[in-house]
Amino acid sequence: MNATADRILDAGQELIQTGGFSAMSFQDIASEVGIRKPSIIHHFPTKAELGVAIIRRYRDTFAAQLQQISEDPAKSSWDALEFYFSPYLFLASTPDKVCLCGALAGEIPVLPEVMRVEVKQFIEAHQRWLEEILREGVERGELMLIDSSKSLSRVIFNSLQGSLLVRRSTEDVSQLKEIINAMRKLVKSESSIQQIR
Amino acid sequence: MNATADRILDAGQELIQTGGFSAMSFQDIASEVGIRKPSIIHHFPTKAELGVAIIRRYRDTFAAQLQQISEDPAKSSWDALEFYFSPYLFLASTPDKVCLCGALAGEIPVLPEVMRVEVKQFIEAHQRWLEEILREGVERGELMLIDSSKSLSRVIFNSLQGSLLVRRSTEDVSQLKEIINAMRKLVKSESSIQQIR
DNA sequence: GACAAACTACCTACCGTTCGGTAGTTTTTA
DNA sequence: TAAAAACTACCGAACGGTAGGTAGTTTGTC
Repeated sequence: MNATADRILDAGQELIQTGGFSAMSFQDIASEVGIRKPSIIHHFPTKAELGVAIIRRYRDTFAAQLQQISEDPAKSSWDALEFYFSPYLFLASTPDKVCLCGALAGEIPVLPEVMRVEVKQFIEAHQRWLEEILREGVERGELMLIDSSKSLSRVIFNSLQGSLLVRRSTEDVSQLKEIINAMRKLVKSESSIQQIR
Repeated sequence: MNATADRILDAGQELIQTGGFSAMSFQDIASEVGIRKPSIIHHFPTKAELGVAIIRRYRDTFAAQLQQISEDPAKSSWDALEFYFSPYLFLASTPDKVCLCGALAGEIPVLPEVMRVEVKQFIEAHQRWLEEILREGVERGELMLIDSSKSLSRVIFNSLQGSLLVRRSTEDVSQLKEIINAMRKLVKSESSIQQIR
């Protein structure tokens, strides 16, 4: 729609993912986009409303991609899981950047109320979806879980968020990829289980 | 040593664990301790130095407790692991509060350089220690790992950090305890393995 | 009396936000 | 169809508030 508004959202999201919402300022965004501070307020009246807009755009984009995968009959539960990992694998190549939801979750107590609600809904949706992939995978006999789908979905989600957080503090750049490999081991496909037997 | 200095560190740590370093202010600490803002600066000249002092105290206390456990010949690797979990189990009863290292890791890019160094060293030490518990447990034949000690230590550490982060956004208050239970399943003691066989 | 600890008062820098205003485009209306 | 009205995008200047930090002074204690 509006090019400027989108560029503001882009710059804002980038800043949240690298430094957090508190550290993100209108001035930073203005410098990045190439406009003046009050012009941002013209598009997004308050910082809280800008934050909400960033979350909603992210969530809607993600939800649309999920929908596309789940509606494709050619895709297995394993494919869906790999798709779930893909954003994190992408983040693996951009050091010092975390998932948007993880960055915001870390600031929940100091976030404006409207944003808190938005973050909670997003994270809950994120967890529910992963649980559903696992549950359906077991039901179809495509996945072999080491634990219950609910428990394992929590472990995987938390591990991914945690590793994005922690890797910024370690020199070990491949840690995120290793974690994803470890997560794959916790969710074995039937074929690889048969190989082990 | 000094009562006031310790109370400043206490209040500061509490504020970092709930809202992060950026959101922690001298004014907040002063109000909490019951003194004026410049009095804090009398004890800790800059915010960065205060941050470093908080991290160092936390790390030293933790390291001392670790030492105590590892030197006790009566304690098994399983006991050591349970001790490793204990701070997280304690945090489970204090909602909206995360581990100090997790809170700071989330702000790495906007932290003063002196603090970044401190945080990195702390987290690396934390990971190394967990890996050592697991490695030694396998060596002694006390633990049965589902993956390599290095890989599994990363999964566990990241899961713990991640779940502290994420739980603030979910109504599910027992999630942290469930995660720790799931982690226990990934590290089975020999006796429980034999029960399964 | 010496020294640390706490104070009052103040500084600069930056925050989100508001205000008043300027172009240029679109819509309404006679 | 042409003038009037409204709207969009942006701007400079300034607001109240708060941040971290400084200078100088008083208070309490050995």
